[in-house]
Amino acid sequence: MDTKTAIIKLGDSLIREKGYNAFSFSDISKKLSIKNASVHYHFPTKTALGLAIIQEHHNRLDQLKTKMENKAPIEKLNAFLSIYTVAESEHKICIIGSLATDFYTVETEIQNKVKILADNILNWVMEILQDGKDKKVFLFNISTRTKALMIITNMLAAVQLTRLTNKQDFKEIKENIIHDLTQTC
Amino acid sequence: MDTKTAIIKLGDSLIREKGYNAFSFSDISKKLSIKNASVHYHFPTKTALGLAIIQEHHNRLDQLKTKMENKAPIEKLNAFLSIYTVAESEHKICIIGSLATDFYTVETEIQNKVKILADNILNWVMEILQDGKDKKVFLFNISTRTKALMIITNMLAAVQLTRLTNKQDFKEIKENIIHDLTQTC
DNA sequence: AAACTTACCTACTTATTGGTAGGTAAGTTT
DNA sequence: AAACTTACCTACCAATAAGTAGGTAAGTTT
Repeated sequence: MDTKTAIIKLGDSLIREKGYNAFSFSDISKKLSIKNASVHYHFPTKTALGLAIIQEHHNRLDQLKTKMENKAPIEKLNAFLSIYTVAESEHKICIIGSLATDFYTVETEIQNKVKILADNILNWVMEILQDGKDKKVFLFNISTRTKALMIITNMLAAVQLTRLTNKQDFKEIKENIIHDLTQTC
Repeated sequence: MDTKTAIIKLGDSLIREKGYNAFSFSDISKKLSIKNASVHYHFPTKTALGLAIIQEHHNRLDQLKTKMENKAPIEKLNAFLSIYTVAESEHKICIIGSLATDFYTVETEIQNKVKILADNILNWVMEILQDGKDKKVFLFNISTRTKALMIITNMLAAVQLTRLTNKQDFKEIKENIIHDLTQTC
């Protein structure tokens, strides 16, 4: 892995573990055994690094969407929920949740890019839910947008909350989301 | 309002607006037109201030619980949900969500105290839900703890997410929580 | 009246932050 | 061979962070 990629990966870890304002160029340079100025060579400003990290999430989302393209709605949903399962197992939170908390402290460029990412995620979940509803595998009688938001908020906050409560809670929440969607009322 | 109370109030605002690591003693002293050292007089360390802010939330929760003691479950639930409605209207997030994001950057004392606060909130919501279920005004067939967690995660993340999407979303989520609990299936 | 407390102050320290100027060694292109 | 690019480096800077030492003016207690 080249240095630039390593910086993005580490920066992403740090943002999702400690938050945008708690990580520094120094954290990165120390961990990668390079100098502070070398990080600045790849990313002139912290904002530039932040933007690259969000871009990486855009790319990963696109890859996952493509990979799951021809799968059943339930499998797509599981793929989406797995993002959070992995995060939770690494004691990390979702990039959206992390940057939403720090939203008013980051530059407008980052605000805009994270808004677009949130929108992309929401749209994907809405597509999955609508497809599942059309195919009679998902059951819900509220708007697709609100249902998608309910699921996203459950997951987004679950990874945050389970830092404070216990690990089992996350699993229960996740299982209930699937059960709630697939039950025959 | 005395200075000490003003510092706690302002500190709480800052944590919930910008996050724990993005607010400084300087933010507080400037806004209150006192000197940095005067903030340190009331709160020797940032941790001490953080603890006082969490304590304030413990107190407010106790007050609200007492105030709603003899009310109907639906009214109690509305009182709980209103905490987030107020937060959302002020562009602030929940203290639990804010400190969960910054969890691994704060001292153990703060971690422990915020854990207890989260537990108190969860217990109250569980009490409300169980009472409502017993009185046949709420309907749900999963464990009370999981149901409480689903509602809390919806609200906790809704105030974060609506910073990125639009205001209407919060209202829809909130209304659906009530509808979902009170519908006759 | 003397001693003490409260609620501030000035002036400082040490550490860290994001960021820059300018250099270098190795490889690539022309 | 000369020019340029890449990927680092040393050495610095100004700003800000949390925190401290010691002083003062006003009020309270003994």
